[in-house]
Amino acid sequence: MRWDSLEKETCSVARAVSVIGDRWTLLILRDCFLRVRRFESFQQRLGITRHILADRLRKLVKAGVLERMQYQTSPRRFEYRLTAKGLDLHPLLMSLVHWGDLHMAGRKGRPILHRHLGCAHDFDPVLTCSECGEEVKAKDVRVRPGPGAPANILPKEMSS
Amino acid sequence: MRWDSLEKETCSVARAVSVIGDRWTLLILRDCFLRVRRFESFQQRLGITRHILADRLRKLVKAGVLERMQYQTSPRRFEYRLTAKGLDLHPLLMSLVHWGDLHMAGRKGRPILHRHLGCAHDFDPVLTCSECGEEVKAKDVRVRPGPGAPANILPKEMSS
DNA sequence: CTCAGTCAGTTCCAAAATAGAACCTTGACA
DNA sequence: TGTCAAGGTTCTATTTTGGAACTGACTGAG
Repeated sequence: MRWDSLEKETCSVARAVSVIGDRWTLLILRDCFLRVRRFESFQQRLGITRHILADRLRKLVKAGVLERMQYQTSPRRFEYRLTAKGLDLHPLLMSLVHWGDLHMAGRKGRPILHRHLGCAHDFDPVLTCSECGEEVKAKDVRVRPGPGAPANILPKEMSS
Repeated sequence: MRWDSLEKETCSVARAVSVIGDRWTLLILRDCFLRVRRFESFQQRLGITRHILADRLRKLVKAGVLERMQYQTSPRRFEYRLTAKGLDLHPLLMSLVHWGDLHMAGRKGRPILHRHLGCAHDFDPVLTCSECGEEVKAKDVRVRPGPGAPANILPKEMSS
C-alpha cells in the first residue's frame, strides 16, 4: 500500500494516520503545543534532518494542521502555528503523553506536568462519554458501522 | 537521530512514539481494538506486507502492548491480543478516530459509531480533567517541568 | 566596507526501511 | 497423492532517511 492511497481509505483512523502517523510529525506537533513555531527551533530541539523537517512542515500545512505565517518582511521569515484543526489534536497529544507517563516514564517520574487553569490543579486526562459524562473504558464500548461505512469495515470476528 | 535512541529520551511523547509512532503500528492497533487477532486477518484487512507485519507484531509484543498466545497445538498457531498496557491505548485510539471523524470524514458521514454500554448511547470522546471533571481545552492547560524533567525540556518560547 | 552570524530552507550521497512477490513448514482433509 | 490454510521467512527493487554541506537574503559589529 502506498501512503497517498491511505487518504482515500474510508476509515477515519486511516485518514488521520495519513496525516499524523509518522514519528517526526508527532514530535513536531508535541513541540507546536509547547509553542515552538520556527524552523530553527524545531530543528534544534528535535535533532531532525532539516530536509525531513521542511517536508513534514509542508505536509502539515497542506493538511491544514499548521499555517505558515510571515512574521517579518526583510528578510522574509515564517513561522508555523496550529490551526483550529491542529488544536483539535490536543486530546490526542494529551492521551499520548499520559500513556507515556503511565508506561514508559523513568524512575524519576514524569517529565512534564499539566495544570488545568479551570481548577488550578495538575491533572491527568480522562476520556469521558459525551452523552452521560462517565469515564469510558475500552470494555464498555461497542462498535458498529456508521452511515459512511463500506462493506468490510468490521472484521468477521466482530459479531458482538 | 536513530529510532532506538528515542526510547532513551526523557520525554514521554518521544518514548510513546518510539512504540506506536508508525503508520502501520497505529493501523494494527486499530484492528486489535476491533478484535482482530490473527496474522492472516491483519494481513488481509490492511494489505500490509507480511514481512513488515511480522516485524511490527514482534515489536509490539516486545514492548508489552500485545501478547502472543498459542491457540492450538497442532499445527501450532498463535494470536495477538492487547495486554493491559495495550488496552490503555484506548483513549488514544478514540481521540484519533474522533479527530478523523471531525476533520477527514467523507460526505457520507462517519464510518464507525461507538456505543457506550454504560448509557446505551452513541457517543463522542470528551477529554476531561481528573481533578475537577470539566472538559479540558487546549487553551486551559499550562505546562511545567515535572520531577523527571531534564534541563531543556521546555523551549525558550515558554515563559507563560 | 568587510566579516561573522541568523534564519529558512535546498542539494547531494550513502544507509536504512519498505513493497511486492515467491517460498517454506506443519499439519488437515479428500 | 494433491491441495489447502496459517504463520511466517527470503529475495530484490524502490523509497525514504540521515548526515553533512551549501545557498540566499539580510543584520549588526568593527
